[in-house]
Amino acid sequence: MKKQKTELTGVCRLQVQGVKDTQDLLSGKWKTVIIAALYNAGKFRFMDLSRHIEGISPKVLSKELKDLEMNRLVKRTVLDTMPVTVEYELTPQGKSLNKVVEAMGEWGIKYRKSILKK
Amino acid sequence: MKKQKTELTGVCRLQVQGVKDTQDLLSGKWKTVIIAALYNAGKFRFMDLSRHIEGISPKVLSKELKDLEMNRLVKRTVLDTMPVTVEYELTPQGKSLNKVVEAMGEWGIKYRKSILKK
DNA sequence: GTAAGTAGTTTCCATTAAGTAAGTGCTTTC
DNA sequence: GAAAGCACTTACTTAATGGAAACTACTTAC
Repeated sequence: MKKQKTELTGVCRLQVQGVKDTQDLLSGKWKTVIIAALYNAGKFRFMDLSRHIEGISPKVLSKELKDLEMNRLVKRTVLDTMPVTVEYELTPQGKSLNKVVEAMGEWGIKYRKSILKK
Repeated sequence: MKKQKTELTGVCRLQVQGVKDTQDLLSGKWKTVIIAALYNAGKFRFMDLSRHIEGISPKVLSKELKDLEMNRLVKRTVLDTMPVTVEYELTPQGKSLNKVVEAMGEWGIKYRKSILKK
């Protein structure tokens, strides 16, 4: 008899790997929040995001947006208005994170309630 | 006329806040992976987790488990066997993260496939 | 008595993330 | 012509995270 209880099957390993991949892509304090904001707003300009996401500095916002753009989750569009404006929106790839965003949103709301009850 | 396009409604704000709360609780590289592993395994001993999650050091694993325990997502049980063994499992609160884990798992699997296709 | 297994802790170091503050280059408004 | 708004960038600093290696304390097996 071999030890079996400590082994996970292939399907589970795959899921754990998937979680790890997703986690790596969404690393840091802000990426999921940015995605959630864009998910709700559709499009946002830099200053809209900056104002909407409390506590984020322009430097960090800029860096996070670049990361997200590199991973093809966010699309950046420069409009040739005079003062230049830049729009950010989710790519289809980014929009496909909807289940993750919704699950995290719902869970967070419930968790907050359960804490306040005590 | 006021600017309206840059405003999110209350419900959306709530969701963004929820995402932020969840993100804060699951901060760092490893927490979601640990939760996914426990979600699949039911129970795991320290060394099981250590072996199963590739690349994590005992120090970091120990710290992450403590954080998760503090936030009541993971339960730690010491068994009075001789060599002492310790079991970790998700609390009901931790188990309620199932949608998040599943969504992240699925998305990660799809994302990986979409990258490989190119 | 030496090794190996369990469940960690400790120390030390490197990397990364994040925050502050100021600056840039452009334009419109006062 | 000064201020203010947009979209950033740069420089500097601090805080947080993460990793490697060794060590503790206990027990069983060889």
